[in-house]
Amino acid sequence: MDRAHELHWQEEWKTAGLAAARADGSRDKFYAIVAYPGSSGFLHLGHLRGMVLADLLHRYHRMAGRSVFFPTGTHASGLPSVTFAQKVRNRDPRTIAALEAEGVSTAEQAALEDPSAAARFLGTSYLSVYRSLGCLVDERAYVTTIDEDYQAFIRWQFRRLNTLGALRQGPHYASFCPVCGPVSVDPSETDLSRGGEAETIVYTTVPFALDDGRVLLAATLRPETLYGATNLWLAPQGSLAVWHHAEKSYLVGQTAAPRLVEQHGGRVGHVVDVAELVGRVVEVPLSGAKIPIFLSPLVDPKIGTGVVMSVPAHAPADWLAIQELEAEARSRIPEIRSVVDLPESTDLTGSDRDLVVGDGVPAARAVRATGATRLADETALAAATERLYRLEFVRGRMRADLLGGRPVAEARLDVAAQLKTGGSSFDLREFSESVVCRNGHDVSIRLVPDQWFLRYSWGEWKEKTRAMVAQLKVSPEEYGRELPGIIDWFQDRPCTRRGRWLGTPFPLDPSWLIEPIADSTFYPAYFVVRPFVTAGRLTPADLTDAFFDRVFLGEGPGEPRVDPALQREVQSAFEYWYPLDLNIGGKEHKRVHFPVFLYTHALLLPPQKQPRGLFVHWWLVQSSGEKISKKDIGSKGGAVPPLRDSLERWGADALRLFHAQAANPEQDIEWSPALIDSARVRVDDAARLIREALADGGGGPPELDRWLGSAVHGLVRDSRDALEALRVREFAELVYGRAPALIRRYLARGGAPGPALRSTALAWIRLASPLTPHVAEELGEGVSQGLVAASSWPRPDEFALDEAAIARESYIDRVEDDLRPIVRMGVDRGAPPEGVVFFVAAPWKEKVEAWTRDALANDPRAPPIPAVLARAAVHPELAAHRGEVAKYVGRTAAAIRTEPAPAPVIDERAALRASEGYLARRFGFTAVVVLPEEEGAEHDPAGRRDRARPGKPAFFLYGAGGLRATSGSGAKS
RNA sequence: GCCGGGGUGGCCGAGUGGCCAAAGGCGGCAGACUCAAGAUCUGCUCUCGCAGGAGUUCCCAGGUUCAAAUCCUGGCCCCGGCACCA
Repeated sequence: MDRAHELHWQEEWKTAGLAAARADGSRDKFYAIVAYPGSSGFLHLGHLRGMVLADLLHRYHRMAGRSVFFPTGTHASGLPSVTFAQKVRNRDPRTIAALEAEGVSTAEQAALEDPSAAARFLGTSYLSVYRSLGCLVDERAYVTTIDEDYQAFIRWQFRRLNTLGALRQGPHYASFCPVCGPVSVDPSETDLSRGGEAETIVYTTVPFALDDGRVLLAATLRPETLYGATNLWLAPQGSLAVWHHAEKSYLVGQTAAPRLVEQHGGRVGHVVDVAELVGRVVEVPLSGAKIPIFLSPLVDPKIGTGVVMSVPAHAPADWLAIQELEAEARSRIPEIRSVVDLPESTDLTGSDRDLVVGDGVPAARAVRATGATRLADETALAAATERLYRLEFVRGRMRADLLGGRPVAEARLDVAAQLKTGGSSFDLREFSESVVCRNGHDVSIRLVPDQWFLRYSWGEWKEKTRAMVAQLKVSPEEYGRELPGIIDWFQDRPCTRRGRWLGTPFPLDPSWLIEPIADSTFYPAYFVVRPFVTAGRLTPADLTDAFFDRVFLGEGPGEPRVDPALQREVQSAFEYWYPLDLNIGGKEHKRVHFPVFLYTHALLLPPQKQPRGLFVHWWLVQSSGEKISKKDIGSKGGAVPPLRDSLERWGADALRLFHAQAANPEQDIEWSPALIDSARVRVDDAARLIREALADGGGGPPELDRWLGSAVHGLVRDSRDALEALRVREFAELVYGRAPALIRRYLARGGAPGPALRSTALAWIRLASPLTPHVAEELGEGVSQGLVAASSWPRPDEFALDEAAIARESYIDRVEDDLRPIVRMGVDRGAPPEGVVFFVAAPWKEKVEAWTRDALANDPRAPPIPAVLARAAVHPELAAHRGEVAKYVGRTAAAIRTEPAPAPVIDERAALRASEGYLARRFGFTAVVVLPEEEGAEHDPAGRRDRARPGKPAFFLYGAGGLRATSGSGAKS
């Protein structure tokens, strides 16, 4: 189907008003959202996964007779659209190209240099993508987070949170751009151009006093090793700066001094040449030891304080640096002694053992184990350091005479605390790598003294959230198991920022803007209000705290200014749609968005209004496993094509089927055009088949028609069950896998177009509608009443379930399975069988098998033959056949033991006779003969009649291997 | 380290006690269609076997069971998260 047809149906749905939610109190409702996208650029194929899922579910619930509400919005807050606007202003080639591709004229582009305009523009483009995909989004509820009315809602939310005691103010270390203000450091690099993977490293500074009263501050990650310090290192040819803080002066590197000022205040003083310090002696805190100062190239003045405490027993780099020291200096180094013991233990892996056992101090062993011989062997040295640090942290204990031999992990905190008591030790935070903001400035860590926080660590709040999470339906279940842990560890989060961002001014202090995550925690509630604003019935001025108190809480101190009838209408809309049934989002939301969404609901709303479900889907990724980002979009090679091209190339339905069926939600889909190609083919093939199935005709044999109806009964039932349980992939497989297979089998078995096939096709069209709505309408046109999307979901009981028909068909299927390998063998040997004689098991075998089953159930280990014979003895018709019975049990017991259940009892002879023509065609036989095993002697030259079991006839293929059937009354030739 | 997930046939991946030698897809082979290619369709794709069978498989080593890819114990290895990124 081409785009024109798709557009036609989208227009039809719009005209029919299908997307417009109606709070119809006589029906159940379904309300789900997709975590709305941020306005950072144009959407690509990967963004559509959640949207496809959400639309599929809404369409299903609509057809199942529920009122549905499917709103969406755009998250415009924060830096993304500021960055986008800036790219437009800078004429960034990629951005301009994307705009051109979207048909935005140069004149129109100028307007997008304004971040708000850019955000609104991008949001509108998202809506048009949803429309092109056939998503029935209620656009009357569409909102961006920078709209005036949304901001009124956010102000209410924060005042309410404050009233409930959820806010606090306090000091905070924040990543900060000197020009742009606060930025977030994260791998998605929303705010950054470099350094998203950077971690914050917290150094402890250790004060080493010179005899003149000045103090050198060394930075270390392992303060507990100060007892093993033998000297200090400074960078050669460097200089230090004086940092004045609280009436004291410290000597630190030139880079560190301003950092310390940012994080702890004070001021930077004059510069000191290192030459002045080399060879002088400092006092080690806590231990009181006196150690010298030397130079070493291992010091990078940009890292830490540029003053390094040398612990050669435990730091491989220090160990090597000492080896490289000149003899005179080396002679001044005190004895190198280990301060951390690594107990030998049997559960050590081989590589760890190398570090524990052997001559010398641990650092010497680590250097040996990794092959590092010089400071310049950076890779080996890094490995040695990493391994030793880890091992000592996990298993190490302090030497018995130090800190009572406590574990390293505890001693470290202990020493750091002791140092701080002295007043001359500070934490120094810095990034593990260089971090640069979008606009090219260096990002650093700075202390914000009066940061506002949301108190997620508050016990009472946490408790409420935990209680709600316990009730929540979470998909996939693994995330449901993780979630309580995430809530447990969730700590206070800053919720305001200062900087050039888009966002709502913080109502308690408008010099702050509300941080973008914090303004997107309760928005499903606002979606219910927004249509009234869109319709002009409410103005932003109407959205007072009193108004929102009434809508969301049902009560409140103030008097709303809106007309009471309207106020009631909005309230009842909220009462109707809430709670939210499902929040759908990508896996990136597992640790931030979903938790804060849950937290906020838990605090603001009573238990009966809490969200009911979360649905997490994973990503569309590059074959490298990386999430697809905008830079991967292009028209060449393996790149993900722009959405517009994708829709053109594959059509909306193929894209929808692809997203539903390519993988389970908890798996990434690896990008490959071939997958969408095959989705396209599946849609087209199914459409062709359904068209055939709709043709007029007399139908097939009544028994076969009954089978088809029964099979469709199961199909409809399983489809419903799959969707109710959110198993979308299974549903897609039922519609595009099992259903066509059923129809093909029906036709192959001698079925023909007619009422049975037609009603199957009509059911299929309705089943396919939520998944691939365009092709469903196309096929339904003229044969289904009105729009398929507006019709009702098929019910299983529309199709009579005839268990016997199912049993007969699977019987024939099993017979085919038995026949196939042997016929093939004949064909392979150039002697294809000409015909087959079936021998249906004698009636007594059924009884005997049942007895065998009983006997095995009683005692699986006992031989069943005696028990069966005992029961056979009282049946006169079997008494004469004792030998045969015993032989039969002996042969079948092993098989019966492993069979889960007996095959349903059917009239095998009738079933086989009715399928003679089919089996002849299928295997190229000229004749098919069916006989009871008791009567077939003359047709059984190979003597295999007695192999027949109930549900599993014996057979003889003649014409193969030189055997021929004797001529007989039943054989047609 | 802690928390979560996982190791299945050439590849991707379903499968949580028994019709499992293991769905589906990709790749490969053969055939049909075609002037040809492509697309599509059909069959085959662990090993052996001139009759529906047998053998050996689901990371490794043990164990439970009449029966284990599935349960238990131990080991090796991999992935994600560990926070301020809707």
